[in-house]
Amino acid sequence: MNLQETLSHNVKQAIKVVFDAELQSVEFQATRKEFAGDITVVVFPMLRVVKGNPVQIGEQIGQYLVEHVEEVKAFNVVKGFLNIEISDAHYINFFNGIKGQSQFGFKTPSSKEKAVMVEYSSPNTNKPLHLGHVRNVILGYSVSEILKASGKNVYKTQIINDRGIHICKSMLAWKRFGNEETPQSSGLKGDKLVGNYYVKFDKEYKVEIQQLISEGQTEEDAKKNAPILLEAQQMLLKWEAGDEEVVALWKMMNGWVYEGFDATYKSIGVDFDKLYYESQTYLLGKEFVAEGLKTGVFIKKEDGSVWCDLTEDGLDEKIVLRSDGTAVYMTQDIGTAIQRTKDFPDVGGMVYTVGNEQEYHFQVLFLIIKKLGFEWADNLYHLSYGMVDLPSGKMKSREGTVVDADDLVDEMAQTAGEISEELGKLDGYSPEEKQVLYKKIGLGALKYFILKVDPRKRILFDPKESIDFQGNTGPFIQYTYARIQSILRKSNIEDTVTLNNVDMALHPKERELIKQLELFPEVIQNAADNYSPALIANYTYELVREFNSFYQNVSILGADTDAEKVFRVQLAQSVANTIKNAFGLLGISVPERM
RNA sequence: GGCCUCGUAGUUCAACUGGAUAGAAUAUCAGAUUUCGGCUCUGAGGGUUGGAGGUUCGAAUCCUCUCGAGGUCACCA
Repeated sequence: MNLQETLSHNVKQAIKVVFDAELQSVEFQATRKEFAGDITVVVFPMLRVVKGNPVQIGEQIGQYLVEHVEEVKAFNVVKGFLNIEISDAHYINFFNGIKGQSQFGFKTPSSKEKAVMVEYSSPNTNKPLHLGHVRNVILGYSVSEILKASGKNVYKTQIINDRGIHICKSMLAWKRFGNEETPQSSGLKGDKLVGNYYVKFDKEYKVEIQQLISEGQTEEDAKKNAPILLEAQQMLLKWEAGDEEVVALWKMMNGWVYEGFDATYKSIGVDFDKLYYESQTYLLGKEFVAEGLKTGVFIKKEDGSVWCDLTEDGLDEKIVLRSDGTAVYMTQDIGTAIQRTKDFPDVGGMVYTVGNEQEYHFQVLFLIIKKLGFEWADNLYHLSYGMVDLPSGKMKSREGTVVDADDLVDEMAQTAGEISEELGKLDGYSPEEKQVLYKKIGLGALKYFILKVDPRKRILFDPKESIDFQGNTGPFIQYTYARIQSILRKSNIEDTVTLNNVDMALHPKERELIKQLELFPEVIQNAADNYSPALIANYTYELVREFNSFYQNVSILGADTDAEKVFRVQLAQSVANTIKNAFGLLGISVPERM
């Protein structure tokens, strides 16, 4: 039983013994700095069960706790708040218990519990990844790690949108203008190369539209009749018919893109356990649409299109199959979801990390899956995040304001390098080691910047001003970690040494630090329940602030006694380890020096 | 227009899901090192939580209205 559970149990006991009443739950919060105490029980909610003056009730509970709970040293009541002081012995015991644990706060995944599949990143294969994907990927990866740490088995996955008119556009432009250019011949990254042809298509398309308009067509007609567009549509039909030449081209160009994506994912530091391709799941979706037609979940209209009527659920009618029988996005999403539960029978739920412009889509998708009779439909969650805006507004590919993912990571590393050259302690590092480090810091800055904000909120990203390295930032936390490592290198103390130190009096800063450590398991759980890396980020920042304050006030290596010195070194070690673990949950690595 | 988010110091974000005098960072100003990494620490100023009502012991949080920003309502993805 941890401290809070012990207290909760005893507060309930107190209510039972003193007032002969049953209390369902006890509300705790951290005691505010201006009052004495470590943890606070809020008395007000108890008034529903126990009639009386909140101050008196608080006093009586406090008295009971002091008498019955070893860890409770003293208490005071301010208005309806019972502030409890905890003994140093408790904190020392607690710390002795965790200091050797490399994974303190993490639960090991239980095989009894159903696994979760987390989808993040759902790129189209016609252009490179950009800033928006970066938020998606960083967020999804972190949530996966947090869910794992909270005791769930997790499969990380990706859905690759590898078919459709957009790919055909790139393919056609390459055929027309490409002169057999390949990533090898040009030295371009595959996804960049394919993206260039998508842009070329759009340029040519515009030229043709102008041409048709000058020949007397309306703009609307011209957009429909441009020869290059018609040809792309032909190509799509050929693809669906399995035309060998088109399929071969499609495979080749998609292959280039995957190589490019892999490089970007690797650079950002994320990975996947399983990949899904829409070209392989849309057929299963169609099967289940046919199935749903039989069972009456869907209805067929006169023109042959198939719909799901959701008006009784307060939504609209939604199309699941076109009149020509081809699949829409919804069709393949149904297929993909079902395919996943077939491939991984232990999966009991899924998390979709997708931007908030698709909230309605997922609302409908989950409802349809439920109507199809899958009980896991209740465990589907759309992890919806806000858009990333630039100072100029939305990113628009046509206006060339898209921030490329690779460029962004490079720029962050470069900025980190410039700052480190000035301030770093990197004597003896080779140029290669320095590059690795700069990347670590640059990525840390970027990931932290994105993750510390509640996913739902939109982010304003200013590439020019880049990202701060001071204050509540990734590098600030990395710096604190590196500084602790420096102390540990000098200390020569084994972290396994145990002391009989239970009678020791704690310095207030030591207390605060241990208190902060004690919160970590609860924070992980909370972050998992809320799918919120921001809670981990904010916790880590608080921990680091406490440490820096401790560091400033208390000498670690210059402690008065050996026992104190060992204790403080071990405390610093635990803090460093927790920083490392917490940052691991955010997908950020920490440096030994910087 | 219907539905869904969001609105908090100049700026970027918090607020333990209804709890105490709304906290940090940044910027500004004033301080701290015979000490283990000063990318540090301590302090000051800065707020009618967009606005108006309501619910109750208690509201940034819940309800109603209103203003503002964004999203979504395709045989697109």
